[in-house]
Amino acid sequence: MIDIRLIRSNPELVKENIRKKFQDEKLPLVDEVIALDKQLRECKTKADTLRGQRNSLSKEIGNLMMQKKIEEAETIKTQVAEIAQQLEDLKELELDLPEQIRQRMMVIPNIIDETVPLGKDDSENVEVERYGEMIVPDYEVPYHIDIMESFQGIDLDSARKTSGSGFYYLTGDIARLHSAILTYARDFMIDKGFTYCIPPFMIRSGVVTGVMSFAEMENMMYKIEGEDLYLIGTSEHSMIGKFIDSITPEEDLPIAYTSYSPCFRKEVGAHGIEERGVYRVHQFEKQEMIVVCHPDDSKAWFEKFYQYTVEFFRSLLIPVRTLECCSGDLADLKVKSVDVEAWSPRQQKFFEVGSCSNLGDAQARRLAIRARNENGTYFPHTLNNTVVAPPRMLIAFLENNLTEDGKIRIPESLQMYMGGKEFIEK
RNA sequence: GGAGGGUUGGCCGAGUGGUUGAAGGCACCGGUCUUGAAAACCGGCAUACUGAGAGGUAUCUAGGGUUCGAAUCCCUAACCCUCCGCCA
Repeated sequence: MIDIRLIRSNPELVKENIRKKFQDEKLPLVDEVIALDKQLRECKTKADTLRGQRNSLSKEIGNLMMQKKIEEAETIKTQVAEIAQQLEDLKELELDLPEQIRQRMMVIPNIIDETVPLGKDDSENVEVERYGEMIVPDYEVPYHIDIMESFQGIDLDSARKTSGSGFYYLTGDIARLHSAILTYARDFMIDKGFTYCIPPFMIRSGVVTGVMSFAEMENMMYKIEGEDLYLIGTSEHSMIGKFIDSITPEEDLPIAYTSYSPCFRKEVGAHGIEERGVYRVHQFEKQEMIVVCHPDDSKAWFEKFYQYTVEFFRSLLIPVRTLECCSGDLADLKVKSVDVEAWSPRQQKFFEVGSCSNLGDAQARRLAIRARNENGTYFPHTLNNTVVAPPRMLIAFLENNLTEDGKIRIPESLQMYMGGKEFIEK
């Protein structure tokens, strides 16, 4: 959510930003907000004045009562009753207008960074850089499920029986590999200076509606029946929720966490669970990084963030590229976003394994996450990025580390988490 | 799950219907004093909206209600504590 003062002072800039994102249908919202905001302030001034009158008259009644001037007090009471009536009339407007404004503010997109490439949709995202050698073996690389099954590492049939599609049993060395990758990712991030955190895996509806839009909530979140609780779709939900409506002393910034959690997603919508395997699933585990930092530092954090993911994947011998999200494909809350994509030798193309986002102060403003220095409070910047989500990254891992004779190579960095093994063999 | 007690500013804590946005203390900041420091003394010290400003409004966990007026009374919820029950 952007600062309403920006809309008041520079509506053209906000409109230009909307055009850059090819959301021209939202242009009228800007003028609507300006009009509603003006109306609200007039309404508030009026109501505040009335309340001021009521407060001072009430005090007068108190004084008169103490002096036993009952009759005079009664006269003033009738005046207050009139004011109360007028306030009652204003009350509806006072509640309705902020809601009207908020609804519009929520969908007016954040001002994107000037470096974001212009483009309509994901087809116009821009490759930034490739890392590692994109090897295409001269033998056929099997589908990841087939690789896993050849090691008795996955059981989708049983999972369908117990839980439906989009779930999986991982077993044996493949399951161990999955957990080893997470544990390695945790230590990797701790070595980078991040604080490790295990957050709640369920959050209240108040937090859910804070951290995501209604549409996202419908399409992603699983609700616990009979409780005001939802399963998190990513640890970002609980990690950012941690800071809602709080004020952090500036000297405590930056706050850099690496969090682990299982993630639960309904995946209702465009794609659904249509691919066989573990590419898109209802339940997965993820190591995440988030930071709350001073506004001056967010650009530097952003670069560091996705570089950490690149470094992590490279240490597992997986070729990756970074892909910058173009203006039209950028979610409304984001200032800038880069996806990390891993190389698939089987498909001979890259696929998404992580997403790095700088939200500027929009998320902080929306959730009243504030920082304080000697000059007062301000909204810090928030960023989040995937370190690794093993089920999906296993696809890249297995395809890139499969040897011609059907073994799985364990890169040196991971060996200590796999009991010192250099290979997984059948 | 049952019974009771609680939730006040950065922290502790007073306050049970009327100049209380909130005593007092601690912490913090500025000043006096001092060679320097400590002590002592003086002053400042919540958040947000609004107004050119003086100021005004809102906020004592949250949301409703009673009242001319609520931190204070009533209802609901969340959380914390104690006891009982249950359970990894």
